Amino acid sequence: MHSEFVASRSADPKDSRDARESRHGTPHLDAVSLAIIEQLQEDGRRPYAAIGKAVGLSEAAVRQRVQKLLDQGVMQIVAVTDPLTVGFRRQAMVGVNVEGDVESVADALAGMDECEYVVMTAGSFDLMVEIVCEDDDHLLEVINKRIRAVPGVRSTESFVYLKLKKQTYMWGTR
Amino acid sequence: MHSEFVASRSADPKDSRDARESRHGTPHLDAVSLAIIEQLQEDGRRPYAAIGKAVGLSEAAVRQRVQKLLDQGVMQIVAVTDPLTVGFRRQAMVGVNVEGDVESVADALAGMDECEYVVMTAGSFDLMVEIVCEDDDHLLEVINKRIRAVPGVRSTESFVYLKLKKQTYMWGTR
DNA sequence: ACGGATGCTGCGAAATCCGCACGCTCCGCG
DNA sequence: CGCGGAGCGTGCGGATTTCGCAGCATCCGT
Repeated sequence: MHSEFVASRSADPKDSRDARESRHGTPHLDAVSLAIIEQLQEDGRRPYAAIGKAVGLSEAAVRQRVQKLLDQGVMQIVAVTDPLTVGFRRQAMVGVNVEGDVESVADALAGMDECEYVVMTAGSFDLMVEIVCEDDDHLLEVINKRIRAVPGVRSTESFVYLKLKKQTYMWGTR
Repeated sequence: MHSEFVASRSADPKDSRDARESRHGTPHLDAVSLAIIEQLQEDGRRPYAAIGKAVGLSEAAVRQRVQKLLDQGVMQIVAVTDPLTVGFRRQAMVGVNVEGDVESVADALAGMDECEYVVMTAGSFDLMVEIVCEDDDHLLEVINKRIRAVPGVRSTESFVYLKLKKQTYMWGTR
C-alpha cells in the first residue's frame, strides 16, 4: 500500500494549478528539483543540509521540496535489495497476450504479490510482467496456475532469469 | 558508479567466514536483518531508533546492521522516480538474440547509459534489456544504431511501453 | 491595490546520528 | 582448560540533523 506510485497521478482535486503541468497532469520539475533527485539517487539518506549546499538552497527549502516530491508521488525513497540475497531464487519476465480488455488483465496481474512489475506494451506481447518467486515450484504455480487463470489471458511466454547484469535507478543523472 | 550492485558479490577476500554464506557467496540474512530491510522498504529515511523499536534492537545495533548491508551490497537506499516525470518519455523492453558469447554482449549493453536493466534469460531471447529514452528519435537511435551495432547481436525485438501499471520494491515483505 | 497562494530563509528546540568504550558469547588453538 | 580474537549488542555523551514556525518576498487573479 505504498510504492505503486505509477498511474495514480493527480488524484487530488486541489493540486490544480500547482506547478504548471505538462499535458497529462504530470507535474513539471525545474532544474533544482532534478538536482535534488540526483542527490537522493546517489544516497537516499543524505542530509538536507548537504543537499542544500550542493544545489544552492537552504536546508528548510530542500526539506519542503523533498516532502512535496514524495507527496506528489514523483519519487520514493526506499531500500532496494538484490532478490537473490533475500531468498527469492527464481525470477522471470513473462510476455502475455490478451483477448478483450488489456487494462483489466493488467490490473488483475498487478494485484498479485509475485508480480513486481507490470507494463502494457506495443509489439508481439500486450503485457510484460516481471515475476519474483522463491523457487521453481512457486514460479510454476504463478505462471501456469495463476496468470493463465486470469480471464482474458490468451497465452504467455516465459523468460527465466539466468543472471541479472545491471539494475540502475539513475534516471535524470545523465 | 554506484547502484550496479548486482553480480559483484564477494569481491573482497576478507569476507571469508563472514556470516555463513549459502552456496554462491551470497551472505546469509537472518530474520532481524530481513525485518530491518522491510522497514526501510516502506520508508528509506526511517530513523534507526524507530526501526530498532520495530525489530527489537537498539538504535546503534540497527545502525551497524544497516551499514553492513549497505557495504555488502545487499541493499541500497535510493530515490526512485517515475521516468515520465523526470523527462524520459519513451521506454521499451528489448529482447535480444546473440551469437557467440552472451555475457560479453550483456556487458556491452550494460555499459550504455540508456540501458537501465540488463538480464540474461532462458527462452526465445538470450537477453532482455530495458531502455529509457527521452523521445522517439532517441529510442530509435539506441535500438537500431547502438544495440544492433554490438558485435554478437543477431537480432532484436522491441516492446515499446504504453503504460506502466505497477512497480514495486517490496521483496521480502510478503 | 489588495488578498491569497507559493516558496525561501533563519532560528531555536527536539530528535537523530555517530563514534566509542564496554560487555557478552562463540570458537580456534596452544 | 584458559587465553585471545572476532562478531555482535548496549549505553552514553556530543555533534549534527530534523522539524515546526514566524517572517518576508514574489507572483498572480480580481
